[in-house]
Amino acid sequence: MSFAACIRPRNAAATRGAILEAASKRFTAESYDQVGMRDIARDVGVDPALISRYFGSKEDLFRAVIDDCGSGTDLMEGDRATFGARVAQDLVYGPRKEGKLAWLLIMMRSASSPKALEVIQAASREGFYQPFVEWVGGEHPAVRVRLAAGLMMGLSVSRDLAHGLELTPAECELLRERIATLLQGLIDG
Amino acid sequence: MSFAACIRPRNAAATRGAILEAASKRFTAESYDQVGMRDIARDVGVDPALISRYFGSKEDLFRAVIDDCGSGTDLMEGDRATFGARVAQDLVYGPRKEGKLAWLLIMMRSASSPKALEVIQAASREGFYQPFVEWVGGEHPAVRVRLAAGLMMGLSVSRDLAHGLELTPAECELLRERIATLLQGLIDG
DNA sequence: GTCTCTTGTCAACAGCCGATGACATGGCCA
DNA sequence: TGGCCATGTCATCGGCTGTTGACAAGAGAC
Repeated sequence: MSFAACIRPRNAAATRGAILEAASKRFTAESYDQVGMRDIARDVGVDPALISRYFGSKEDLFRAVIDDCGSGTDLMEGDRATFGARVAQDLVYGPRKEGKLAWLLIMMRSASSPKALEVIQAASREGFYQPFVEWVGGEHPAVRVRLAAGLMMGLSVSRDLAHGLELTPAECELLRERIATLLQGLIDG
Repeated sequence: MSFAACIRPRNAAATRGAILEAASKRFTAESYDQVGMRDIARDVGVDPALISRYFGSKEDLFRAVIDDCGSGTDLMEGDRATFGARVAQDLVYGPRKEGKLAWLLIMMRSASSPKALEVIQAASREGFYQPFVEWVGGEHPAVRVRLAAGLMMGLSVSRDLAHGLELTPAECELLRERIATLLQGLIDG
């Protein structure tokens, strides 16, 4: 987050990076509409006008964030046999705002904003669905990917909505296991 | 939608109802932030100020819509044995903006807006999760409900995001079947 | 030292939003 | 018919947003 207080050396590339990082965090935590240029600028400790200068419009900044912050293919790194377990762990216990699911979170959060949706549709198609479908393979991979993606995204919102109806530790563990089983089953066929 | 052109007789209850209906449609189609008082007013053919007069603030209007538009328990009406099949049908082929899933849609769409989230969390807790958990019953119903709710919501967004990567009719059918099986399995235990 | 280009700030604009209070108008009742 | 309250409209406010162009300040070249 690099506090606003600390004076930063004059370095275009570094500030640009800092802006990108701050924007990324904001966009994973809040929706496109909720995030304001002034918010991001305050996080970085910089004037809002500078963001416009570097990235153009807000929509361009959003696009840059999506292009930059890894990609949906992060999920497919690692042992294929433990895919379900890994993702389930993140979905139940993982930090909401970082990790492998961050990319998916950004997609979801801002899917309700028309301007962001265009960017998101293109990015999710090329950077997630298509490679995921290839990676999954087998019979009717498109269907299984839709199910898996739906499950992952839905459990994220569901977790937000169910705030106040927390599960017991034992139930969390059970939830983790069932998610793992479901996802792994979908991946395997 | 009752066109703006048609003059409406002066009837407080009717106009209030029309506003509620128009607001409901807007909120199922767009997020809390996206929907403007002026949009709703234009739909009804009425001055924006009237909405404020009748419902107070925008947040109050949103609350009224949620209270009014049926409830999440609509899903549980009908034969329990066909729950999965019914919901799957709606999720794959159903109209996005009405039907039993409308309530769930409103929840999701606006979950990203802080003001709306408070309303939603309370409503979803009392009007959906708790009755759903009771209705499901069996072992660890809370866990199974979380999974089912997550799946239903996720498949909705997933459908939006995957725009441009449409499934073939055969794949749609397969998707419907698998959703039905998954959901029914979660309900039954 | 001074000149100059880059990096960053400041003030302001136009546009939208939700909300408010004063005003017009239609319909009911006497 | 006349009066009056409920119903609906209008103009406007304050606040927020993204974006722009003019200006200040630091850093390196000569």
